[in-house]
Amino acid sequence: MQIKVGKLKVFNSLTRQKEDFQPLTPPFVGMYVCGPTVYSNVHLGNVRTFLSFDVINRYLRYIGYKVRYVRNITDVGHLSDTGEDKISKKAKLDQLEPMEIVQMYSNDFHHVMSQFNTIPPDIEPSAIGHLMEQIEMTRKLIENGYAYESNGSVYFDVGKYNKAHKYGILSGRNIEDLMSDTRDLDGGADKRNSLDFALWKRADPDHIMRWKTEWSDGFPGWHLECSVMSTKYLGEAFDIHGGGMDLKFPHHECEIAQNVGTYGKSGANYWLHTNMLTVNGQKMSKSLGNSFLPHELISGNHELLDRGYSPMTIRFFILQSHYASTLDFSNVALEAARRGYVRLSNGMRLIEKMKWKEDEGKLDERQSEQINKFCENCYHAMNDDFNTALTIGHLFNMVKKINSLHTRQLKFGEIGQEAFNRMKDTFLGFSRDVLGLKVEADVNYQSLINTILGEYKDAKYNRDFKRVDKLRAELKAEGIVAKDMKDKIEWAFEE
RNA sequence: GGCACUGUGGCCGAGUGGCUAGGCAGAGGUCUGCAAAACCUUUUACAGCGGUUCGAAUCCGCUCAGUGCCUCCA
Repeated sequence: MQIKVGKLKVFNSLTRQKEDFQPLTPPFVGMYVCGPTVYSNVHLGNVRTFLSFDVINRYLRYIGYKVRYVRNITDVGHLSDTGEDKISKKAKLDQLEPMEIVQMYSNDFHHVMSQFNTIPPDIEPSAIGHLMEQIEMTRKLIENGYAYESNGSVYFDVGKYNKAHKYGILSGRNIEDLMSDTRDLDGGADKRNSLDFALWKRADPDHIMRWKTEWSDGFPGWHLECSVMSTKYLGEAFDIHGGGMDLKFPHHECEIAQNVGTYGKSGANYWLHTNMLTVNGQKMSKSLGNSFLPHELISGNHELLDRGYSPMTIRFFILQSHYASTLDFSNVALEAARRGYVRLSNGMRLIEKMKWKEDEGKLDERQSEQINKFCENCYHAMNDDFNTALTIGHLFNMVKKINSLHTRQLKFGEIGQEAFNRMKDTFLGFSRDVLGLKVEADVNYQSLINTILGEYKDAKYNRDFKRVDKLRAELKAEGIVAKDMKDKIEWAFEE
């Protein structure tokens, strides 16, 4: 019996429909995801997005695609509400070099993502590393008539662009409404229209990060970097562009406009957006002050949390919902996930070591068919716009079988060798390789060693030297030496 | 105001025209020196009202409740 792997469908934000996934040049897939602005620690909402795309990346590879996964680091150009560059602002505040800020929070970001067992992107370009390309694209946009210089800054002319193309296709916005709705916003004096956005900004005298161009000493606009870096590494047309829902407008909308304005192509064919994390029904965000930092959730060191949760528990919790749904954080939900994850990871631990062997069981077609169905369902679930929650449900069905085999309530013979091997491959493939879950050795070694040393001490006291020797040999095999002191037993790593 | 989205059993959370999601919690049972685990069985679900249909949690309309984006956010 052959498993049907089926066809992958993805929900495309651009068309608001589920579509068959057809890469431009199979087996290659180009995927660009908007990375973090490294002016502070990543919060859990960021983690959710990158975790979701990690699973998407993993699954595409699992079903045989050769993925080039590009995720940027924004280290310049992202403005805060005061119109200041976020990195510059933070650098001034902390009296550090902007690049120190960038390095510090990039390190934090990488550390956190590796704790959650995400695969690093294949290319992680930074905005500052692509200044020349950004300046070049700005020139091209001026050349093509979609941008204008004003007082040392360069703006994208949304009104003009909208006449030739359509601005707002991604977010479903009507530009006339937006235009008539204008009030004077920051920098409004330089812009022809409030919807116009900066490609290049003239820097104030006290602005630290600045570069020389024909327009002014300044810095690039935020939206530009993604257009530049995605097309540089994936081409003018590529497959997937991802990011958080809150980037849809204006960030991704502007990106499309820049790409069309420069190359006549909109960039990605499929736009995927992850939904927000909420706390008590409200969006988790830095500005609302209701966000946890990953290390706070892991340690439990936060007023809203009853206890800490391991990175894999958090990963599991996040994957139990679909990436396009909001997910609410609460102690009870986390606790339920913690227990559920223990169950799943016990299943992983068991089947990793389990081998099929002949026993008294007689082949039961219904059993093997059921198992085949579970395996097939994992593909169906992931093929349906990466439905990790449903996939996990199917994995739990397999956990039941694994546990039954383990306790001998189900015989190997009943399911047959073929179904067993398929279940083992599929279960581990999906839990470990696709969902990126792993068994966490959450064992306190110190207390384990103390327990053994207690046994050692008792055996010595009872003059059971055979047992003493055995325990000492076993510890030694693990690189630990027991040391008999006058008044106590100690241990050390073997030199 | 404009544009989207959501409302599922005690809780979380999939499903989107007929076929058991799953997890957590609860109840009963099997197993067991005790305990735990495991396995089996199980509990009032689809916000409300109307419509389409042989049949709707699933499609359509209205109402109610909530959320996001429209200004920086993953």
